[in-house]
This record gives sequence, structure tokens and C-alpha cells, in this order.
Amino acid sequence: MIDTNLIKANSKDISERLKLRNYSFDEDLFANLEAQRKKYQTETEDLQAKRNTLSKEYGLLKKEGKDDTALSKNIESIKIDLDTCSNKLNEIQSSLKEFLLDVPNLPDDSVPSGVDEGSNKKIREHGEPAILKGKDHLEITSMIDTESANLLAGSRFAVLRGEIAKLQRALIAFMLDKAAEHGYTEYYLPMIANTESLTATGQLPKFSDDLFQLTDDYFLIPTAEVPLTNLYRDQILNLNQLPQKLTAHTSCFRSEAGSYGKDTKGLIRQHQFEKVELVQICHPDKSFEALENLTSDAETILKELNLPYQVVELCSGDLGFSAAKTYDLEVWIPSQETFREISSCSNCTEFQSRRAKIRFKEDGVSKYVHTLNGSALAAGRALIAVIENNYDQKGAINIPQALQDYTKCSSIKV
RNA sequence: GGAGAGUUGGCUGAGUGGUCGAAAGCGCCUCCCUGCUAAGGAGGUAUACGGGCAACUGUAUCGAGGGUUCGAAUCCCUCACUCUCCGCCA
Repeated sequence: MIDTNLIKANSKDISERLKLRNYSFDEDLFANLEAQRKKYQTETEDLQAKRNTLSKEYGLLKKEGKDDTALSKNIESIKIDLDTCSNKLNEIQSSLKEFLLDVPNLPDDSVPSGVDEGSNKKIREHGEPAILKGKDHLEITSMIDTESANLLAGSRFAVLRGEIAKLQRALIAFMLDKAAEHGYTEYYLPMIANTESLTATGQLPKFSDDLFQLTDDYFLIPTAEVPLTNLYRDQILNLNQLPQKLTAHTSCFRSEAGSYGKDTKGLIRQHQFEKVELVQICHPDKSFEALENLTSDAETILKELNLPYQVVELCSGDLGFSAAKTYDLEVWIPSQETFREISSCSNCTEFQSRRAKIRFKEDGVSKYVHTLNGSALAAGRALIAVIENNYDQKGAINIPQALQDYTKCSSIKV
């Protein structure tokens, strides 16, 4: 949520910046709602103040046994006005909130402008992508079983068997250990979140179609960013508690509505996948520095797995709803002869902390923290990358050195 | 799932219809006293939002939501959570 004072002060500027990310901000509607909010709030509070004083007087009169009919009438009429006024106020406040919850975060000034991914900017590259087009992961091994998954649940699910299931588990354990090395505290979390949590991090109310909803107030999480960030919801931290660095492995669930026909083959786009997430809660002055660190924490894993990848800075039009600045890490997928997103590291500035009311106290003043998140990494996609980039073309997958402590073997027969 | 008890400020804990944003203690902060240590004294110490250049001031908040009342921390209803006992269970 954007600071309303900021909008009031520079409505034009805000509107321009939001245009960069293809959001058209209705300045007039906002100004109108905000003006009305102010009017009705002041009026309501005045009436409440009046009622409070008169009620006190009434009490005194009663005590002294004096006549109270005139006062009683006066109070009654104030109550009627107050009722109308506060109803109106509630109505406007919820419209205003609805309006504001729909507005995406402001792109940071450093973000390249552009309408779509075509304007994303490659920052750096690491490793040597394979020259020849390779087999895809489904062709390489039958231990990824989409047919069974289809039988059990439907499309966009996978059953992993034997060594491949173990390989994914090894990847997750490796990633968690790396996160711990980088100072992140490991969490085990509910994989169901409620409406409030999902609203705080920005998935709701706008993107409910992307979520699996279980019941009225239960949703499967689309990422561990949701529970991890919400751990601090409604809290005021001490300055010395910052930064907080958290990590968790969870399953992630996405409806993938609107992606029919996209990446239908293999593990690339699933309804359920495993991911290790990094989250940082930090001082506003440190968040852009923290984004560089968090991104490099995620990169370390790709480096140690010897996977070729590139780092891309998203342009304004390609930013996610809550992000002010994002780096995508894209890993080389030989069968597709292209780089595919395997991590997305974002600085959400105070967008989520305003929604979640996560603050810290500095010099006696409470301020909003900045929140950051990034995958380190998406395990399903990492699995594909490891399989395809290490297939020896003869029936074995060579396990990267860094993983061998976990797999207890140096290659897998497929 | 059944029965009972509870939820008040950073903490402990008073408060059963008005003078209560809330006693007292602890903690914390400022100042005073004191040549160390220890002790003592005075004052201050929630959050959000609104109005005001500011000093300041208004409103709301005693688990959450609704209700009764001129007036609710206090009475009524619903819900959540915690604890104890029983049942069941990984």
C-alpha cells in the first residue's frame, strides 16, 4: 500500500510513476475519496466529542436529581446525526481502502522503464550454456512421471520416483544449508494462509484467481514469502532486531489460471512445486543494499551447482505487484535453448509492511520496515536444470560436487 | 468432540456502569542527590488517525466483532485464542 500522504503531496508524480508499470492511477477518484474521508471523519469525531461531553453532563444532572429532558433530547438528536455520519464514514473508508489495496507498488527510480519483459535488462551472466540442444528432462528419465500424476490429481502435477525424488530432496537440503550459512534462520511453516496474510503480502484481493482456495478463509500458499513475511505482521520491532533474515522450504501452490497451453510439458509450470524462500525484514535505508545481498545469496547456489545462469533486472512494466525493484535469476535450460526464471528477488520497500503493519522504532518514532524476498531456489526448476545440464548423453546424470554430500553418490543412472 | 477457567499498557496485576487511557508494583527514560558500589528523591513513559506552523488538541482502542445504555474495561450475544480435565488421534 502506498503512503496516502505521499499521494496527496505529489499526486501527479505518483500517477506518472505508476504509469511506468502500466497502472493508470485515478487521481480524481482518490482526491475525491480522500476529501470525503476527511470531511466525514472530522464531522464524526466532532459529534462524538459532543456526545461525550453531554453524556457526562447528563450523568451529573442525574446524580443531583435535576431535570434532564432538554439535555436528553439534545443527545438524542446528536446520536441520530452521528449514526448517519459514521455510516457514511465507514462506507467511504472501505471504498478508499479497496481503492488503495488495488494500487501496485511504485517502481524504484533505478528501474529501467518499459512496458513488458522486452525491456528487461541483462545485468550479468555466469557459466557456459551448452552449445548443443539437449534432451529434455522427461526424455532423459522416466522417474519423472506425469502420467501417474495426471491419474492422481490432474495436469500440471508430477510424481517423482526413486533417485530423482531423492535428488530434489538433496537440492532442498543443500539450499537450506546455504541459507543458514548466509545467516538466515530456518522456519517450518503452515502451507495454508488466511485472507489477512495474503492481503498483507499483496496476493489478495487482486489476484485471488491465481490461488487455490480451500474454504472461506483458507488458501494454499503460492510462496513461503507469505507466511515468512507475515510472521512479523502487526509488530513493532526494536532497531537492534533489524535486519531479520528468514528462510523456509515449503510446497507452493498456484492455480496457473490464464496460463493454459503455456509450458504444458514437464516440470516447468506446476500447480505444486517445492521452493526455498529467503525473506529479509530490514531498515529502510538498507533495503537496496539488502536486495543485492539477497540476490547474491540466491546466485551462490546456482554457482555452486555449476549451472549457467544470467541475472536480469526487470523493467517497470514487468514488475510484480508488490515489488519496487526485482532481479530475476534465469537458469539455462538446454532442451529449450533458453534461460528460464528460477528465482525472483524483490525489494518491496514499505509496500508490504504498510499492509502488514510491520514497524520498528527509531528515536522514539515508529516507522515502516522494508521487506524483501527471493527464491533460493525453486527446487522443481533447479531439478530440471541439474538433470538437463548434467546429462552425459549416455544414460547417467552427473551430480554436481556440491550436492554429493547430500545424494551420497556422484551420478544417477536413468 | 465434551466440561470448566481465562484473555487489561513492555511485564506483573487492580478495576463489575460515569470522575478510567485505565490504580499499584516492576522495568525503562530524564533530572536531582550521592566521590566508588549500593541506596534515595522528582518527573516522565501505549498505539493509530484527525485538526493545528507549533504549543497543543479531538477521536478510537482494555482478545475480535456485534448489541443494550445518555454513558461500557465493566452488562448481553457471537467468534478466536490460551490453560486444565475427559474423549479421540499422527
